[in-house]
Amino acid sequence: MEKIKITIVDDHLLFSQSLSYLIGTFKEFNVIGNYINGKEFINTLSSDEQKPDIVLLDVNMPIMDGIETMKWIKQNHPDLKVLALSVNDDEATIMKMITNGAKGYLLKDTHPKIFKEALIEVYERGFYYSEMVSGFLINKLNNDKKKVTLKERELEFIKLACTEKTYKIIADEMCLSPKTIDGYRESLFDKLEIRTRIGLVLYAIKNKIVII
Amino acid sequence: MEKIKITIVDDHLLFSQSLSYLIGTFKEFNVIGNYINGKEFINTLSSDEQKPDIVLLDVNMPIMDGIETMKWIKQNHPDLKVLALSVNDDEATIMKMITNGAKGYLLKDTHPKIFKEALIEVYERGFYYSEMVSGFLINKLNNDKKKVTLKERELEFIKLACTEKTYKIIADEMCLSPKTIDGYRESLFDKLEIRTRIGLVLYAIKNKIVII
DNA sequence: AATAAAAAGGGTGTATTTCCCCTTGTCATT
DNA sequence: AATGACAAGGGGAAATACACCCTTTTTATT
Repeated sequence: MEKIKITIVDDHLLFSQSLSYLIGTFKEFNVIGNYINGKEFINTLSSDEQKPDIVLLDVNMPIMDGIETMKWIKQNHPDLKVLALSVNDDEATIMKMITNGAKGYLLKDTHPKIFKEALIEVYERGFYYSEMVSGFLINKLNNDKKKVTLKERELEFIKLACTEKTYKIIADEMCLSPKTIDGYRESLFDKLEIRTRIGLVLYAIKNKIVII
Repeated sequence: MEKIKITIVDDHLLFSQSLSYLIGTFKEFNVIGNYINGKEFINTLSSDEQKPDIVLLDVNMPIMDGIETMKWIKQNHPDLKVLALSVNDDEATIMKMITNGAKGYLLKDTHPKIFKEALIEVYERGFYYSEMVSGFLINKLNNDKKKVTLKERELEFIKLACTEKTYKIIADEMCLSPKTIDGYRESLFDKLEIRTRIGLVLYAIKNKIVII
C-alpha cells in the first residue's frame, strides 16, 4: 500500500524530528520532509520534487511564519492540504490560518490519537476542525459585524502611541497636525471602547499590532 | 545494560509523546514517564515509584509551571538531575531555572544530535550548559549590580498602572495618598530609565509583571 | 543613642492628555 | 446636483500626568 506523504514545517527541530518518529509508528503515513521555516519549504515546492499529501505547518517560525506561508500556498498551491500545528490558541491567529486555506488547526497539546484521526480526516475528507476551531467559526459568523477593522493609517498611529513619544511628536512623524492626531485618538477610543492611551497600548499588544 | 531512566514533563502531549519515540531510538535511554505539568510529576515523586535519572522539564505549563516545579525540586529532591526544555529564550527565565538547580537549559529548536549529547553530559558530568546559557551566566556576573529589583508594593503599583485607572484611583486602591503614588512613579521612572506611564506599561509587559 | 535608609506625604508649576463640539475639502454614490 | 461618509484640521477647557524640591515618620543598622 502506498503511504500518505507528510511534510513537517517547524523550527523546533527537536519537535519535528520527534514527531517524525511518532508518525513513523502510524502505518498509513510516511514523513518525506522536514523544514525549519516556510521559506525553506516553498523553495522545494517550486522545484519538481514530489509533493506531500499533507503539510504539517507550524505558525510561529522565524524568517517566514505559518501565516505568510499559508498565504503563499493559497496563491500558488491551493490544492495542498495543510494542517496547522501550534501552541497558539488565540482566535485571530487561528482565523487567519483557516481563512488562508488551512484544512485544520491543532494545538500541540493534542493527544497523539486525536492527531492521527485528524491526519486521516484531512486526507480523506479534506478537512478537520476541532471543537475549538468550529466554535470560533460560529462565533465569527455572529459577531463579525461588531469587530472593528483598523485602517493603515490608524495602525501606524497605534504603533507610535505604544512608545513614549507625545502626540505632538507622533503628529510630526506622521506629517499630520496634532489636531488630526487628536481625531485619530478619539475615533479609536470610541471604536475600541477605551478611555486612555494605556488602554490603546494594551489593545495593541493583545491584538499583536505591536510586538514587544 | 541498564538504561538511563528519563521522565518528561510537558503539557504538549504531541511533543512529549513524540520525544519519547525519539529517545526510544537512543539505545542508552529509556522514557519511564510522561506528565503534563509539575503537579502531576511531583505527586509521583512523593510516592515510592522509581525515580528517573534525568527529568526533562518544560518551562511553560498550566497548573504548575517549570519554575515552580524547579523550586519544589530544589527543596525536596535537590539530587534530581533536571534538564529544562523550552521555546523560551529570555534571560530572566533561563536564569530562574538555572539558579533553582536545573542542570541545563535546552531550546526546542535544538538538533536531536545535540540533545542526545546534552542528555549524556547531564547524566555523566552532572550538567550541560549551552553557549547561550554560559553567555548569560557570565553576563549575569558582570551586570547583576545594575539590574533593578522591584519591591512588592512597587509591583502592585505597576500592575495597577497597566490599566486605565488614574493615579488618583490607584492611590485609593492601594490606600495611599496620591502624592505617595507620585513618589512611586518617579522612583520607578528613574530606576527604569523611562519617562511616561506608557514606558512603564511596556516594561511591565516585557518583564512579565503583568500578563495580558 | 545616632545614623542612615526607606516609605509616606506634600507644594507648586508645567506639559500632556482627554473631551466636546465645530469647519472644510474630497470622493464616491444616488 | 444632492447626499453622505470620511479624512484633516481646529478652539477651548478640564483632567491627568510629570517634574522638582521638600518634610515627616518608620524601620533597620551600628
